Amino acid sequence: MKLSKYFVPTLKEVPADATVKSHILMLRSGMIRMVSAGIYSFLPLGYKVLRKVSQIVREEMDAIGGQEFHLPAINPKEIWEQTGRVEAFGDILFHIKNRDYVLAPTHEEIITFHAKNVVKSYKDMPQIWYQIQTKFRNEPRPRSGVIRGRQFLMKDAYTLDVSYEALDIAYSLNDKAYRNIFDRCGLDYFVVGASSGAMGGTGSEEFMVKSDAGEDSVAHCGSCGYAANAEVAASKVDAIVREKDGKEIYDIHTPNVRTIDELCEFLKIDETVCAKSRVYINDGKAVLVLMQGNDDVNESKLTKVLGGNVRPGHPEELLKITGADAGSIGPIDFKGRVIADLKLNDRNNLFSGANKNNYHIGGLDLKRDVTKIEYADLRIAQSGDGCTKCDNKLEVFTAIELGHIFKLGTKYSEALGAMYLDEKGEEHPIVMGSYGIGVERIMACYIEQNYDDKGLIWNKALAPFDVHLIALNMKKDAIVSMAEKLFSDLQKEGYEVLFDDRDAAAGFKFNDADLLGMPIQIVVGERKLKENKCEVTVRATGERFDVELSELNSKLKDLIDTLK
RNA sequence: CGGGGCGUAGCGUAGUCCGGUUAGCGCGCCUGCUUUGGGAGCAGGAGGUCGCAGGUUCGAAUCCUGCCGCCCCGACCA
Repeated sequence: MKLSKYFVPTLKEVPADATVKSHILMLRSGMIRMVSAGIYSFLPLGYKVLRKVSQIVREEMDAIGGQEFHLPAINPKEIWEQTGRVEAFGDILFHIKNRDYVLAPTHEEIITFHAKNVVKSYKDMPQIWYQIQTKFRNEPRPRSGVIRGRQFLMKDAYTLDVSYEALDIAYSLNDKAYRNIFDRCGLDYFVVGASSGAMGGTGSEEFMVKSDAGEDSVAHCGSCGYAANAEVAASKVDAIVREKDGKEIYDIHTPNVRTIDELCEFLKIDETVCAKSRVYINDGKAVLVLMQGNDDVNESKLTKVLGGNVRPGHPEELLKITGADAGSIGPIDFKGRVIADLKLNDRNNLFSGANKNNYHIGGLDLKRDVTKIEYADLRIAQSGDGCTKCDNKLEVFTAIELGHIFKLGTKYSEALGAMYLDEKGEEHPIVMGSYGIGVERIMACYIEQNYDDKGLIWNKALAPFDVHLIALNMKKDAIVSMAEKLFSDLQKEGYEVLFDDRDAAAGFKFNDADLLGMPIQIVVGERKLKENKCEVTVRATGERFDVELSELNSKLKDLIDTLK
């Protein structure tokens, strides 16, 4: 492809609306343009990458016996009502105004609809059906460029099986395919064993990429690979033992001290000797939760411990229940359950609220002063906490969810009546699995992990072109004809070549080449051409070689073989 | 949906507080000449409903009201 004729509108300046790296670079490299919030056009160069990603996905899905479908994006609303998902999706589901259709945000319904009509016997299974298509979700807040859009390309696969045992096999096939896909794309990812979500299943895993642009907070152990959503992650913390000399409780006047930070500042103490109080309402009853210092309450852990409905108390409730506002609440004389995080287990000489505004207490001994106290692991895991599976430390960071696989079970087959007959002629619902990958997210995540201050750095698998050929001076016939020759020769060798044949200054072309980030750059300039040489640069490492034109082919082969 | 920010030429922006020339600058674009190994130089040129609508005023990019759009934080995320 000749760059002079290729629509690649690169930008020198960073568009004001983009803040995350992948978004900035996709815009600057002329791969995408925004049309509306969360809605992007892929321009030729960007679409080329997207097709490369899709093809890898397609090959790996085919390799496990997947069959590709092309399904409608507009679905009858009725079928979505039958599974209760019009209500479940709520505002996220796009509705068509002038007919009873919805824009499909996923395709369980349609797949089940087809299965119902044709998969009637145990002999018809297993099946792995997939599609790579645009999905629509009315996201309340699209963000981070292509990472959370209202319209996005998704690979969705669905498996149909006769039993949960068979589903396990299908699930592990898809798991393997996912690992192959992300490996081939060159992504540094990890797998989170997620809680069986609200989708109602028996198992699920999320494939994640560490990124500041991510929306999920994940605790990960680099040593044993344990990974979990920080909301549910288990972690070990070093126990703090009681101090030998226990003090008696004493009141401290603390005017206008509301936060732990302010308390520590006011009393010149460390937050580890503070017991922070949070009041929750559990099925109508007040529960006081004590955390050390500024540890945050993990509400899903708390819910698990308490059972029933759990919500934070409103400010008015707090005052009524404790006699104080948030910031001065404490465990002494609290009427209701008191449950403390394990980090506070049997501690003494703690500081806490006095249940009296503008007062705190010191010398608190949980063992002595709060007799009915209970203990549980309630804190949100933090970087540096110990891994519960091995002896190393957990790291907590944000991550992007690239893919999600889960065992659906029979929720949809039962709702839509997709039944089959077994060997004995008995009828059962089809057992399903569902497996999604955000295709643009693969692209964005790759970029998040592979760029430098000059621009993109593509690997072989995803690069839109293998080679970026630069003719330095298009006014010199010798350069032009040699570059043209290389352009044609390299393509005959099977390389995809982007030829910068524009009549532009050298620096301009170099910078565009670095921005676009093809793995190999070949420069044809007057200086080297005199010696029958050209210059070959490896984008990723910046290594530069002068290569005899006659040896270009073999050198290029060797070089490309060594690249990722 | 709550909080914050922004909206001026294709892109990046100044001007807005304190109303008053022809709305300025950089990049990009067009023409010509020069230039061609790290985002070229000179000369000339095109391009603006100052987000939209209303209001105040002799006069509005600037003040007021309403709306729309975009970004960020939060909530949300089968």
